[in-house]
Amino acid sequence: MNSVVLIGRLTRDPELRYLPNGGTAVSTFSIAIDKELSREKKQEMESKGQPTADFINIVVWGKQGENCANYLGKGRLVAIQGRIQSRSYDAADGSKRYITEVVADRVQFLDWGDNKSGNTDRSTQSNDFITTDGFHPVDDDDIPF
Amino acid sequence: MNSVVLIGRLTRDPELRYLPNGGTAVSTFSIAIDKELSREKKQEMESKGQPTADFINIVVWGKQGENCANYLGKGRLVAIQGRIQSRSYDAADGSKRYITEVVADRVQFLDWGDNKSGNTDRSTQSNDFITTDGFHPVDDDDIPF
Amino acid sequence: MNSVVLIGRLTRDPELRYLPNGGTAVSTFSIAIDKELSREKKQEMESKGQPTADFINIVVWGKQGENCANYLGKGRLVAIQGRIQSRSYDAADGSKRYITEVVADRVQFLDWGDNKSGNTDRSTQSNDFITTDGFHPVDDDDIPF
Amino acid sequence: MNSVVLIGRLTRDPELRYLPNGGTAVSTFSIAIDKELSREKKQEMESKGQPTADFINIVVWGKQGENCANYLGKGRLVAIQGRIQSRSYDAADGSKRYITEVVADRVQFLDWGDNKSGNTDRSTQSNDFITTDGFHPVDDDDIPF
DNA sequence: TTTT
DNA sequence: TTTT
Repeated sequence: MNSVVLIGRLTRDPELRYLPNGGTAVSTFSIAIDKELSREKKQEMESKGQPTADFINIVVWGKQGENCANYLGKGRLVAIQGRIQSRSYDAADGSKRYITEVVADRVQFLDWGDNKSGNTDRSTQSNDFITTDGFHPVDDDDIPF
Repeated sequence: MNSVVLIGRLTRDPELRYLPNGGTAVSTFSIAIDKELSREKKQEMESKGQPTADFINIVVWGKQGENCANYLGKGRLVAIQGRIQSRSYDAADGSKRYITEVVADRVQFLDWGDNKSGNTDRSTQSNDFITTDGFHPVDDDDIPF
Repeated sequence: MNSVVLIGRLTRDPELRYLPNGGTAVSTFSIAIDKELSREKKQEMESKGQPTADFINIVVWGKQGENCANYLGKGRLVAIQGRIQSRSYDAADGSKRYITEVVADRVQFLDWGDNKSGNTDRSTQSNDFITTDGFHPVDDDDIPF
Repeated sequence: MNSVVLIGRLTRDPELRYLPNGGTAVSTFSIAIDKELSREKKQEMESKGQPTADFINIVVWGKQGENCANYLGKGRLVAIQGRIQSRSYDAADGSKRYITEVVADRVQFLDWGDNKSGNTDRSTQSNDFITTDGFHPVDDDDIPF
């Protein structure tokens, strides 16, 4: 059992890459989720320059990843359903580095800002989601990020 | 919204520390969750020496953290409800390093192995859980891990 | 372990009631979540007059319930974190009837329509959430709905 | 977004049925999840004959449903990942009745009691789960329960 | 640095 | 109609 649901805003535009082999698409971005803080604690942390949000890296495979790259941009609000994944990679200095990220099974667009959506008119907004099977038996060595 | 549910096995005994200030307890450990892999993919990854599990770091504050340290041990199966958290710290070489971990609101013991539980008799097993408020407005500089 | 996350739209304005005893507030409403259906299946179900959404009853206790009643209205989009609860009551004909609903620990407002929010200006929108302890040891006989 | 994770014990053996059409399998059962109650509140409720658990109906489609029927029995502990679903049906007296239940995408067996598992030896226990795509575009009229 |  |  490994189930995650997050709602947050993109900290940057998604990056879209393709696997070397067949060319499966994979989109990556990061979302910010405000921590639950009392007003005072938040101000204190801000005054110390500490981040008051959690920043979580998201991976979206396949057609859905392409959709994210095409329709999402920095600042957009999304809901993500998926699972946590850990990976390791070899850093430039030869040491092993560990990464924890969320692989999305589903990405739901929750606002319709100007970023790549070009639609601010609520009357035409839909809450359509994008589904993925969430399983991609990909060789770690092929992962382009 | 930031909701996580995990079921996995402790990869080691929990570590228990106390904050310098008032002495709030905090327990940390890591759980392994088998990735969802086809039989073939799993064998392939094992033969390549690639991990077939996700390893996720868990943080449990307060009384519940103490309970984890007292009653859990390596190999035990637990269900965890909580939220994802990101943190940064300064590495020895002066660079900034980022960590993603799960702060547990609830830890449910799911088996009763020999590790620290001393109880293998299913007839006396209970599924009691341990609740925490999950919120600890702690100064990052005070975090002892 | 009993964890639920939902995103959907209110099917009606919330109802606000107070417990007889001390007067704890409790707000109830229902949200609609579109089922995941293929275009064809959806059309088929619509043509048959079958509902293409799941309708889920929500219960929000305390201050948060009052906030829902004050700021939410029919059609508004919300994210809800909570747990499933079952209850029984005696129907008018004397038979026992069973209800399954979601008790919200957290309600996050996700759009800012005209319904009771009076604010359509995205620039001033916030994603503030409302937290509750989610636990209200209330006598079933006192539940006013 | 409609995400549910539950851990509880079967209140009875699963029932297995088959759709009239192609014969898709569907297993149904109910699980009990202890409510989070203080010791006192729990005793009070028990003395009043009020249930101290939530009882939630579970639906499992396809091969996984068959596995549940074959390997699970009353009292067994399971983790369930899925989504909430609402349905209506016409009661015997002609009135419309509403049902809320959980459709499982995944069922994880968490203990190995005697009920149909015939294995109490922890050393041979596995935590293998059962996956389903969770989507079955089935006509409501065909649902055999 | 990983569990069964 | 409910489990440990």
